[in-house]
Amino acid sequence: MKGGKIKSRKYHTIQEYIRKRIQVGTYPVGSYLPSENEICGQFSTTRTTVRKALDELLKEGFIEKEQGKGSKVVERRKSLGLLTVKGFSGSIDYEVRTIITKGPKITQWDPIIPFTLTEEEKKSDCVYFQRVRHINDRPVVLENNWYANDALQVIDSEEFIEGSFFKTLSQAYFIEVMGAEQELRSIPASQEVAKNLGIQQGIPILHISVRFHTSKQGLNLYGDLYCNTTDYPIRNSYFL
Amino acid sequence: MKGGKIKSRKYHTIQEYIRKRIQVGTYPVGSYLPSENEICGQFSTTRTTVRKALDELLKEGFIEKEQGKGSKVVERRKSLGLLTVKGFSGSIDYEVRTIITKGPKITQWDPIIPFTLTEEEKKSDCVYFQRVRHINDRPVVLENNWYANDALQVIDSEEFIEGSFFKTLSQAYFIEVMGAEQELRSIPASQEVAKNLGIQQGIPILHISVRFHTSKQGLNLYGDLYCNTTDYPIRNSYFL
DNA sequence: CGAAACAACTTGTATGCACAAGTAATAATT
DNA sequence: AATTATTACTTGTGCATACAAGTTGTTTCG
Repeated sequence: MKGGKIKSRKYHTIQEYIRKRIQVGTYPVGSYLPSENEICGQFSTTRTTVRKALDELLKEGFIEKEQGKGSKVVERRKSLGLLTVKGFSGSIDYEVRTIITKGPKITQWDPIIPFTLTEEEKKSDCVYFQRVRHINDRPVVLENNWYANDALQVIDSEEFIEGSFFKTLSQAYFIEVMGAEQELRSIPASQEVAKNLGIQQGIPILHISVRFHTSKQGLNLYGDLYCNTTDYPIRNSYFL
Repeated sequence: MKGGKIKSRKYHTIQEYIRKRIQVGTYPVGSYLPSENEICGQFSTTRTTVRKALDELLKEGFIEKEQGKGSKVVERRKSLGLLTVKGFSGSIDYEVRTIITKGPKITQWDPIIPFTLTEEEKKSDCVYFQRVRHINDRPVVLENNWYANDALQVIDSEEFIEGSFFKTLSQAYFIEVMGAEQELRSIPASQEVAKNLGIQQGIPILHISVRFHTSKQGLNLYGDLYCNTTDYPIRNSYFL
């Protein structure tokens, strides 16, 4: 073994230990982590090191800190600058239902992807699936997804936790999204898009091409989304 | 004086000191800050405190750290998840020219803003200006901007540094963008938008409503953008 | 001359300690 | 009973120190 020398950074092992326990639900969202001093005891270290580990988890959006109280586990999606659909009037309840229309299967890379694939990805087969997201039982987003089969096995659609691919990656494979690049375009709905979203051909559609970078070496997730923003605009927010 | 008790946090004063020197160009983009030990000497403190200050600047996107070399000043825009126009083929050079079409002036708040104004903003007058961004001498983005006059004076268009409003805020007023909320829609071009962007009415246009939060208390910047993404898609990326 | 070793810097990780400041439940006082 | 003070926790800030690890230029050696 030559490559892959792992520096033993104490704060990093603590960080990974806590991260996994958050992912599997040992520390559920809303709960508080053990106090810094308790963690010190468990790992025979000092608060400086523990605080460094917690700082990293803070930066990654897993926890929030409250002086005098503790470190609280938070819903991570909110801390990412991800695009999300927004309810019609902003306050009414609405239910998002995701239907997998083309099951995960091995295909060729689609040339519609506007990002340059890595050499490893080009050489690999590609896993593809398509989903339609419904809000209040009306189709709103048509989403195509690809990833290199060399980097991750085919995950069966029945395996999806709560129908969510990202949730499955996190909880079952410990893979997290660490960043993304996106390209946004406004285009007229093609025949296929119009059919899937139940709208007229030519209606303005928000086209999003996205590449997600993950915590797993070599694994990028590619997305090609078509959003009908007539009733449900796309939201995005970020904060330092 | 009652309100506004400022806790004396040593790392915070160091952080602000360095931030200002970056903003005014004493530490230009690409240069290296003084070493941690030098800063320790200047402020009669320890590396722990200096590193905390640098950590904050790192989180805010002002610097990058390179082990063995130093802390480098970087172009901050890149670290923010801001939307930017992308060149046609991705690699060709293109020049963005911004023309102010309606000079900064005091008006009423425009009801098109889809965010809830604060009470202070509602009570205040509103500064408005409109710009058109050209790429390779063709109009691509029509942009309306508003902010509360109570929070910031009217800045004359001649005062804009390199034609950029945000650059002016940073370098002349030390105000930085700390976050944003955005709403994206795909809409057909209205008559006014079509006229300003030199396109046919009805062509799909990317409509972006944005609220920027700033480092200045009470100051939000509101934007209403219409982008012709036919030749120049909008880019956005974020990383943890 | 070229390569290896070294020295002098930089940032990264870690220990150990002390006290400030915020929170929450309990005890003491009014 | 209601208010106040205390106490025991939590995280936040800061000092002093040590060594690891990465970078760069210089010196030494073959």
